[in-house]
Amino acid sequence: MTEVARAAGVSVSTVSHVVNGTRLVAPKTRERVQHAMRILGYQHHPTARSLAAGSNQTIGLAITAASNPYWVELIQGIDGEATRAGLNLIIVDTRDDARHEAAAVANLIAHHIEGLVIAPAVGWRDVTLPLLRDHPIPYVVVDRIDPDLRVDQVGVENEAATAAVIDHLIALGHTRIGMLTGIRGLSTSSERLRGYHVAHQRAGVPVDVDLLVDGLSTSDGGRRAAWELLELREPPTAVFAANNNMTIGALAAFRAAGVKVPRDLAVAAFDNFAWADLFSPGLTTVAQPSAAIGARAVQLLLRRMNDPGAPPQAVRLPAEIMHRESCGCPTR
Amino acid sequence: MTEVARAAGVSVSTVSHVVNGTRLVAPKTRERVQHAMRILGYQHHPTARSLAAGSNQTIGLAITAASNPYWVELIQGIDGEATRAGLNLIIVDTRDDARHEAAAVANLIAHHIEGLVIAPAVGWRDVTLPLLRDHPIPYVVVDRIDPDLRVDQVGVENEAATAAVIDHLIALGHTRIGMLTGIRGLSTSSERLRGYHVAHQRAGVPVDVDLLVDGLSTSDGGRRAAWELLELREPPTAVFAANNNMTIGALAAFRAAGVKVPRDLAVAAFDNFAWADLFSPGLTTVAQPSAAIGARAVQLLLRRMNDPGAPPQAVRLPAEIMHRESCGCPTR
DNA sequence: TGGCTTTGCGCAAAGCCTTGCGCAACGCCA
DNA sequence: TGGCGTTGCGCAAGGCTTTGCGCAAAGCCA
Repeated sequence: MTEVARAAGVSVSTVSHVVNGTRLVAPKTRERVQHAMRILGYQHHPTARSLAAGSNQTIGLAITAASNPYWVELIQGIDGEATRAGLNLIIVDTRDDARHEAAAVANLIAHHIEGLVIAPAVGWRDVTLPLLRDHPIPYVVVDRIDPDLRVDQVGVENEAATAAVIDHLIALGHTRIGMLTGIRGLSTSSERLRGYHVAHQRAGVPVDVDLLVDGLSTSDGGRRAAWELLELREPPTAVFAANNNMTIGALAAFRAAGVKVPRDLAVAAFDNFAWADLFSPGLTTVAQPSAAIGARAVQLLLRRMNDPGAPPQAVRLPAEIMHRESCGCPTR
Repeated sequence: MTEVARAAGVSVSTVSHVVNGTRLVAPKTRERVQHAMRILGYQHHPTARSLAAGSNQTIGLAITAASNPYWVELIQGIDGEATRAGLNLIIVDTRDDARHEAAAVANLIAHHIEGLVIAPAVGWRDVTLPLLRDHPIPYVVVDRIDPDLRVDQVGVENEAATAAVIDHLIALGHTRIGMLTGIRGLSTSSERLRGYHVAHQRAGVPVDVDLLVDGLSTSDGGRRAAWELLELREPPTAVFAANNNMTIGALAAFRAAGVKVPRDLAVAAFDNFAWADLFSPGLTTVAQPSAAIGARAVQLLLRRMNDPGAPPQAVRLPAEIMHRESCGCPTR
């Protein structure tokens, strides 16, 4: 930088201002500086800038690196929006475990990130949240949002979307609808469960709690839970799986049991995925606007970074129902 | 740090050495320093360290952020190994496009990364490779490896794995085996194609080039290519899809055409995925050791960073064939 | 005890940029 | 032409560590 300044006949500070556009520089001078930079092949040094500016233009993302299209799209949304805002993004894997999550977040904090987007793991309130309280760093919660918490958060309309799907199943004549609920402690799980109840209530259909089985949000849990449903004295005529993984497990169970979908059993599920179209029959799913959720999270984070005192905002984005054949409708 | 030094009655440099373990410090002194750090709540500042050390302990990864389990596992492998080595990882999305890739890599270079892992896009030799030549930064290529290039690279045994699957199909009596080849210009594509030829050759089965159709490595391309095969005057009795996406497209096409797998047509594919088990029938696939590939790549990178003059090494990891029903075998 | 190797630590430069403060030149108006 | 507001730029401090070099104390052997 010094060399550039010398070559352009200006001071280092002027070069800095040209590089960053941080204050008016006479066009002629600016041109001289830029020319000098080109000639000398000047390379900006972000690390030094970070140190000098006391800011590294970096935000962190704490998320589970699961092989799930939903997460990938979410990450893409966050990354895209961060890039647009001129922010770098560092991603850490929480392994969907609160203790790992806390360690990962501590790591991010040590790197002096200026903001954090977090998709919390079960139990985060006890380990990670305190960490965030100690270090006054702006953050926003995505996906597993928690209405009780007065923080910025972005998620999907779990309740409404689930209720809409259940409505549909009820409209098709089902009165015994099984549900594979997600792991307890996740707000997404309880909200989707609530949607189930809401739909039943407004249709005047009583809920048989035997039809609600915990699939632990995993593929294996889904498989087991599906078997439980099939072995009920009075099995359901339709099943709703509250996430991706459980859907996979459940479908495997149905297939193993020789249960034909949708002839013997109607099926619908939360979380859309590319393969949903390919199963026989095509799977009726709830598609989350993952990328939009991610983008919105970054926007909220920016707002908070600029205005730490702003009132917390909880955003819900609508989901889209991908209507295919597994619910028993003649055609999509 | 100055304060800590004062409190402990040592110099700043000693504090630094205690923090980093970069040279012997008498146990008594070390204890004093650590105590002072605790009392004062000293927080290390990685950015300042990067500046001072002229190194930021960061490596970059340029990869397409596609929603594909293979990539996710690869990233996990790289990230895990990097963490183990005490390196930070910055990921950029190439969007699988050479020009974006070049920009992304330039960005990484601007961030003064010390090493790069790259899963190159088609056409990278013309735009990204020159960039890498200009800036003498250690790098290793993963996945799309290029035997002509004298650089460190890690990939799977595409040829052998493909040949093994084709062997199997031939052993089952198929002599007209269609193949959905990947996009031209990708080494993975040509290697898998070569595997196809090798298997035919050693079995003495002639190859009908009409059976080789370009699926462009995409889902849509796979769909179209599959249709082409079905519409052949003399259609194949078995089909091998050279990647994940094309498999999805092809299966959709077969289903739309009313072709039953494996009754009417045997199917096998490169790239394993969680859902492979759930299709009716289960899909016979080639599973890549993605995580291992990623880990190995980081190891090669470390070696090169430590010893820039070392001879380039090309590593091939074996694939595993996941034998399911779609190939027409009675049972797995 | 004298000379030599370890061991332990401090000094100060270096790394690269940002930014508050202040000064000078310039233009405009009365 | 004097006074005042802009515009344009430089000075120098500041941010936090790392590390080469050199010095002193301690340990060891003859």
